[in-house]
Amino acid sequence: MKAKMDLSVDTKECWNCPIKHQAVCSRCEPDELKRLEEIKYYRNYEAGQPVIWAGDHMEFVASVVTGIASLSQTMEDGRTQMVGLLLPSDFIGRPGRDSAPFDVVAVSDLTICCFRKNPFEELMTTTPHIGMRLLEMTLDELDSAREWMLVLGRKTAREKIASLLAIVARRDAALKKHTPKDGMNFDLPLTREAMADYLGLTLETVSRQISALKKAGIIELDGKRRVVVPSLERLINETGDDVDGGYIS
Amino acid sequence: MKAKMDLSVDTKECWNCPIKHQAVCSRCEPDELKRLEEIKYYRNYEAGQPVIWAGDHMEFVASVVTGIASLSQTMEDGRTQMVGLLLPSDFIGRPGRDSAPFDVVAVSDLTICCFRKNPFEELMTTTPHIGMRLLEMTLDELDSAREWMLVLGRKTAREKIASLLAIVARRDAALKKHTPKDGMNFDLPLTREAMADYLGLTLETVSRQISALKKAGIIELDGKRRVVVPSLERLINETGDDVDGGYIS
DNA sequence: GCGCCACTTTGATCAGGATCAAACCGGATT
DNA sequence: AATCCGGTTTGATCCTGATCAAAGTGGCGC
Repeated sequence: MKAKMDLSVDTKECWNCPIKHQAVCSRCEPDELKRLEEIKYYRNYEAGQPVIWAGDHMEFVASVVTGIASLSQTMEDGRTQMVGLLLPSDFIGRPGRDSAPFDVVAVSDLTICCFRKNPFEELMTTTPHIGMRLLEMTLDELDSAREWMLVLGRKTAREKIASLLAIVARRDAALKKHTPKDGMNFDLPLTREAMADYLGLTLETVSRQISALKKAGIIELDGKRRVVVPSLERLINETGDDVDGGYIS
Repeated sequence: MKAKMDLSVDTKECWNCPIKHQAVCSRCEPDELKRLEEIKYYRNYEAGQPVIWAGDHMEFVASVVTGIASLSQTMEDGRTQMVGLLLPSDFIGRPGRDSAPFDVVAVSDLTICCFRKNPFEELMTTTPHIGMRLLEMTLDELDSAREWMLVLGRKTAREKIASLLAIVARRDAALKKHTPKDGMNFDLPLTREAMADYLGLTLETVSRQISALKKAGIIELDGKRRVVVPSLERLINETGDDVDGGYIS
């Protein structure tokens, strides 16, 4: 059993919640928040634990508070495809449907803020702010799912790896509230197998391509999980994407 | 110039619109519909014509009324990936963002019902029914985008083709309001190249796999575009998916 | 009919990534 | 220190789907 910090004290109250500006609840007025607060509770999972299996009945919807979860699909013969990476503030579940369409698994240690499903759905009909924010988030998710389809359908193994690194780099920078820049470094919180499942590759290919990027000087590894990006532009070049796009100047 | 039916007469009024029970407007009360009717107008495109290019400013959002459109993404070197197939009642565009993230192209002759963007956005804040229906539709789209990620990431060429055929078969049956059954037949409204772009394959591989499925007796072709499915179960078996799932008994 | 053109099929060869297999590494347990 | 174990790297070989190339099909205008 690993020793680990108990985050619950810090996050039990909405007013100092780390995701209060991004989550479904971010548009709520104080009185709306109070009603949400009444139907919420926290859950913690250790890395590797399942949160929900596809087909399960769901009695809650939730926001990721800290940690990372994966959304994935498995075929009978064991082939699996990750279809989403849930980072802090991302939403789990969907109002209006009570069985989960995909498996949700804690990739790292994970804390989620759950809302009982029925009261949440009621609240959605009475307070428009929640629904609007959820719509906004869902549209964003849809866009990024579609962008990911290009990665899965058309990119080479090397481009796939570079794309994953670029995405994690960007989201990491966003979380720390600064723009991604040369020399930046971040934790890659996924095993080779998880990366393979996300990218539609085998873990051997992932390993080889990471070695290749390292040999080419595109990335440096500090231990097994920490990644340093000496030149962001060179990384982006490897993704096959337009170099110009994506920056807010 | 092809001779073709003028559908505009039949579809210009909401009360006999073919998609009135499925589109964004399907939850609207009569007075809400009236306000929508004031800001709407129709557009027609011939097969092959672009509707929007990625990055374009969009002055409208819209519903597909008749025909099919594709949503796709192209890399500089020409590799393209279709990221969505827009069928009647599907929604184009997104409120709250004014440049299009993907190319939209008419695959067949196409009629869309456009709403001017600003008034539509205003309407959304005042009439919850539109937003709620859009949220519902967007969540559905997100689920199917994620299901498609499994196809792109993990399925073999043959499974991909079978999956596409199964999806079109199901959506065709749904449109005609009966359940898919053995011996059913439908039009495959896509060229080999469009199928390739949807499936992340080359057109040659698509052609070969379709020939293979034909040779195996899984499908029969009537002309170039009409597909007959003698045994639905055998088709589903080829998709690699669970055989049980998806049926409403 | 004839030729044109877009689309499709089929063939031959190639290569990127999968598969099978073995060794390696580092941290935890005894 | 020795062992174990999950995760990772590296190697050898195979195979699926890509690529390059050519021929086939059918609709349409002339």
